[in-house]
Amino acid sequence: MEYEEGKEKLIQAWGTLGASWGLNRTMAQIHALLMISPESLSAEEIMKELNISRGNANMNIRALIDWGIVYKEHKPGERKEYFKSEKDVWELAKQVAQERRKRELDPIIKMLNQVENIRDDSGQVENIKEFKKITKDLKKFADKSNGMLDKFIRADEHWFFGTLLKSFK
Amino acid sequence: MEYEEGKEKLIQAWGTLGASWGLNRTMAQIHALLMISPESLSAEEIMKELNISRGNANMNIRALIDWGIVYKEHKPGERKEYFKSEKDVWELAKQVAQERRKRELDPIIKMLNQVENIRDDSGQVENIKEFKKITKDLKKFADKSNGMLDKFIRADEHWFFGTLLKSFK
DNA sequence: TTAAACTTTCAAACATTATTGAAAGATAAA
DNA sequence: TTTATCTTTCAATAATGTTTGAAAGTTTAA
Repeated sequence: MEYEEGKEKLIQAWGTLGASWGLNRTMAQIHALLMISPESLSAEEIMKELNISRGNANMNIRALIDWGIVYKEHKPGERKEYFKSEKDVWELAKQVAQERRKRELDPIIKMLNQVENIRDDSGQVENIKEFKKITKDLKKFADKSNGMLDKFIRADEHWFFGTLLKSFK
Repeated sequence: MEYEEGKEKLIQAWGTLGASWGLNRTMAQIHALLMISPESLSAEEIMKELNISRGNANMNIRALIDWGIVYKEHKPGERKEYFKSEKDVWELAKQVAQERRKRELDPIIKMLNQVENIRDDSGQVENIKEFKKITKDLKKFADKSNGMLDKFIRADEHWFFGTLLKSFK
């Protein structure tokens, strides 16, 4: 396989993956492009490489910076902004985990807390019983997951994959 | 808070969550409804409860069954099909992890394998070097994640949350 | 200042995905 | 069989999400 073909494949696949991870296709493609690029790239270069418009490039680069997986860079004597990606896959994973926790897990936990004290006087005894049981279970699970994610985000790769992984039997 | 309000909140939040987990909104809402329902429900009841069409209900119920988190049930003497959800949150999590692995991780690993042997003769020495480095790192990470997910899917809750969680410091 | 180089915004156009509902397909009882 | 009941399909439509591109905004150098 030639470089160009491989590059194309990676960018496409990463785009698809991104879509199921809360980023959108273009966002993930820009990220893939920056990941495999040895030098940081300007908005102009990204637009050209991926055939996307200026606005699209700008918005998605900002979103990536927001997620904390792409950084702005200023080259000395240059007016333009350049962008580079976090290249450490472990850091990347932690960053994504953190962001998803904020966007997904936190709201669910908040909702479960709100919902836990429903009044049980509307005569729907069985429904309410089941509702309480399920929300309690979900809350327990969500809290545990939250705790684990917290540790994961603080963990370092060596310990995680070295020590922890081996403890799975 | 009243039961109806809590129910509404849970269904909405679950729908939103589902959207970022590879199920679609309606699919996740049906699932939420079945989860809190002490009795299994018919397609008719689901349609009415969530204000969705027959076709929509049918397709999404099938998809949930496909994911392995909703089951068909036949009541004796009844012609209609009834549906009930997996209610064990741990089982649910494992089932979802398994599906997502199949749909997301597997394709990426496949792509990374395809891409790992690019020819390095097109004169783009630096690009190719970086490409190989990144894809190698990604592959390593993907393989490790795959292994962990495998174990997770086979693990039981007590061991996982009891033993393992404590090993995080 | 002014002008050039760059970045950001956002309404309109486009693309994708989800939903509807009516018709066709099953299935079981009469 | 036939009929009634229930399920599935799918083309049309609606809803949602993404992209464009031109105009407005910002920054820097002269």
